[in-house]
Amino acid sequence: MTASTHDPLQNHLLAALPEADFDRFRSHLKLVPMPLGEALYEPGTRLRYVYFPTNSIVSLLYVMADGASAEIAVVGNEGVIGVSLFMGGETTPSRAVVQSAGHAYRLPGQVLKEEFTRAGAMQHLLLRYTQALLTQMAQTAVCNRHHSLDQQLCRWLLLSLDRLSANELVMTQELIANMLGVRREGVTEAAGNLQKAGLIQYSRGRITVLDRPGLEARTCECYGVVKRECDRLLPGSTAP
Amino acid sequence: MTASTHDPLQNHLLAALPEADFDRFRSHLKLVPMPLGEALYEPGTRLRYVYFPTNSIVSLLYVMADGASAEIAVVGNEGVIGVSLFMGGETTPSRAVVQSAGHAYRLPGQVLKEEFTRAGAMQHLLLRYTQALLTQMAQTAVCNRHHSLDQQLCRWLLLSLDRLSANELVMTQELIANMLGVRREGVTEAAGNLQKAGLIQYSRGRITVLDRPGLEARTCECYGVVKRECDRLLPGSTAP
DNA sequence: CCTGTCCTGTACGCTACCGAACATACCCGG
DNA sequence: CCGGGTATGTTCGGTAGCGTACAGGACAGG
Repeated sequence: MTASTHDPLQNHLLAALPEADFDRFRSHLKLVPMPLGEALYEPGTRLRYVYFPTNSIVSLLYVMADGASAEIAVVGNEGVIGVSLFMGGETTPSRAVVQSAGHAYRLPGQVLKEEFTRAGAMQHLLLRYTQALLTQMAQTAVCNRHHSLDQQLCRWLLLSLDRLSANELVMTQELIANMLGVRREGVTEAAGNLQKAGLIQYSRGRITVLDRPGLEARTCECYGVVKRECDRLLPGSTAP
Repeated sequence: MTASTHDPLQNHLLAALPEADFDRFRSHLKLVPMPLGEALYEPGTRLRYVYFPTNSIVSLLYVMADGASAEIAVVGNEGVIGVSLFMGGETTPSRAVVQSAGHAYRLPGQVLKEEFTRAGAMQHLLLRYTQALLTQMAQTAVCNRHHSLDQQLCRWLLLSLDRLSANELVMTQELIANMLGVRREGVTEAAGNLQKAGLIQYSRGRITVLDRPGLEARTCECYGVVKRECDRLLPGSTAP
């Protein structure tokens, strides 16, 4: 846990790049802190940078007119925030919010686009990552439709933990409720169930996972689908 | 309505291509019928062709282990089926099923990939379309979470109608229920509500829209978000 | 030590949707 | 005209999650 040393290669996408490709833009990479709750972009705004998280997690979520919200996907060190930049749309209707504080390396959008248009390893990686993102969104839709809050909470915890390589999350129930698009009380109850079952331990914004296999057994198939697609499509699996 | 004449340019993506680009592969395009219920691909299978619908509609849906299903996105003449081919993953965990019979032009995957790697207009269009697909999936997730069945049915009808440029759908309630991932009885009730309100007329697998503005007023914001993104990202708006 | 604030737990009535069973209505072919 | 299949409508009890309200516990600052 010597977490104070930072390296762009902690991001799996960057780590998977051949050195020659990476060297072309490494000087443009800048380490930035990712404080909890910071919005990396708002709906409809043009992106200036893309972000490669190392030890932070970012939620893509949609906020409705009445203020209610729902998470669409979660991005950690396996991916990048700002897909719409190289996809050509420049903006999206969603928000990107830091869900777990940490750091990321950011790159000016223009530099990324130039690298993308070389049609080399970077393009290849980014497109594969985008497909993994597609799968994650699709599975979120399915899960929202069919599965119980208990199961969804398990899925959400597992996805987040995979992206932190840790067994602890700093995360209030209120925040989780916002992400999942449910009431805070619902999360209290679901988390209570998991705690009673001895799978997690909760204490004032600090969740510790006690029994990961137990969580995996309790979650719905959605987690597995997303996980397998990530492992298949992306280099450097998100978990050991 | 002289619908018996077919032309690849009825697909908006193909129509938006500069002639020079289109000519390179037009000889590989083949008109194929799209019968109701046909599966264009199954989860995990390698795609041999991509499909450019003209007057048909295809649903991307995920089928769970217990047989329950949920629609993830819908594709018509504004897009293409087989995104994972050029994104690099080759397969997806979802299914593609013809939801409204008609025709499509299919293209061998290899030909599409070659055209894609030229990094010309085709690549540009396909990537923008994929971003529109991302938005649609994201919004499906949001809608599944927050909105009533009535609203979701409105959204679904409008999205389908936009892709047919018609005011009539051949579609049983049972099928709609499968797409939306709800009970058939739920659709009966929701459709009954819309009929009582004078917005649609239902008769044995045939839905006629009587009051489109009324539907738009009744649906949730999700429809508008998807529609606007499609219009913004893609050439040849999906509706007049 | 006291107090205010933030986080978590509990309770209660309500609604939308589920699951299952059953009742009609329409269409087609014999 | 009759029968069978298919599509639609109705009913009823059950339940997950909502909205609202409130209570207790932890931590921080004075």
